[in-house]
Amino acid sequence: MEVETITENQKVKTAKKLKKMFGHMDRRQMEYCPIRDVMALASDKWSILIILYLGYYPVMRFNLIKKRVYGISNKVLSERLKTLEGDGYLKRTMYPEVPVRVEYELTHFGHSYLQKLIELSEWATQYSDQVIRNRKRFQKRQR
Amino acid sequence: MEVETITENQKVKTAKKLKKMFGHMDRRQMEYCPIRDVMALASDKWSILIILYLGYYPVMRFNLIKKRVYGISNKVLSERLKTLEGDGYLKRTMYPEVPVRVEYELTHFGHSYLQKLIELSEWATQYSDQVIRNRKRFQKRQR
DNA sequence: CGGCATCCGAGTAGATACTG
DNA sequence: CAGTATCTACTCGGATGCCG
Repeated sequence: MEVETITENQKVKTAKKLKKMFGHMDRRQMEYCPIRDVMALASDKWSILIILYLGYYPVMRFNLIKKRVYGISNKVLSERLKTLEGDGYLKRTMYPEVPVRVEYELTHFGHSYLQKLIELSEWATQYSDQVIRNRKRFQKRQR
Repeated sequence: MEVETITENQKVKTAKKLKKMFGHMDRRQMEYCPIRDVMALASDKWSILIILYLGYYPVMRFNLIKKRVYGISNKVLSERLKTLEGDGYLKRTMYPEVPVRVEYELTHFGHSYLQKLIELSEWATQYSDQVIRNRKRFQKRQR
């Protein structure tokens, strides 16, 4: 699979965007970088999977999420859910029944983020084979 | 700043894409997930910054990157550069002069990834204020 | 059921010193 | 200049047990 061609025109556009972003970053003198901050969350593999699954199954309960997001521990799941809720990506609804029922779903904001995440995931899915090949070849060369 | 409206149509498209992605994941039974793998790298804050800076300054040397990517240590920088090189995102060229000169630049593949990264960064920049507001509000409510 | 508190082990980051 | 080596410190994840 070949990487899609990137035109010089695109590179110029890219450079402009970067200039804009970095200009902003320089002005703040690195005290706070929104990209780092938001990406730090975005980047977390568990958070990503949680959001993706909530895009697939619109409403989910704690234990179902735990089942789907295979391998996550209670602790980490509840941490991530709390953070994601706090940052506005998802909504938590508790029904005071016995036993308690808690449902999670994406907010409007969360859906906006999901869009971006999917684009990135598609890229990742598309090129992951190539990355793995690159990696193996590199490892061989190292020896 | 308001979140752009997401139409129902978009949500349907999204669901389809997710179905496709998750179908693939289920088939592999979670033994290996390309999304996790590639995102794990993508997600790393240092790697992101390195790639973004290399999109801005096309060719950079070790110490210049270290200067730009503020706060990174020698160890971590060299680790990240090696991984990024190994996965095919960037090219390392060594000029055997005295003292040695080593230059890093994005590969074609790296540029392809940069595109996606920029889109995500733009999103992050655009909505980071809202995320921070959400977070603060949530923290207050917790107390 | 849906968590939280606690503990522990592993991995990772950072600082520093050193080298081809 | 471009890293490597080493050591320490700390965070993070996983497991377990408990509780409303």
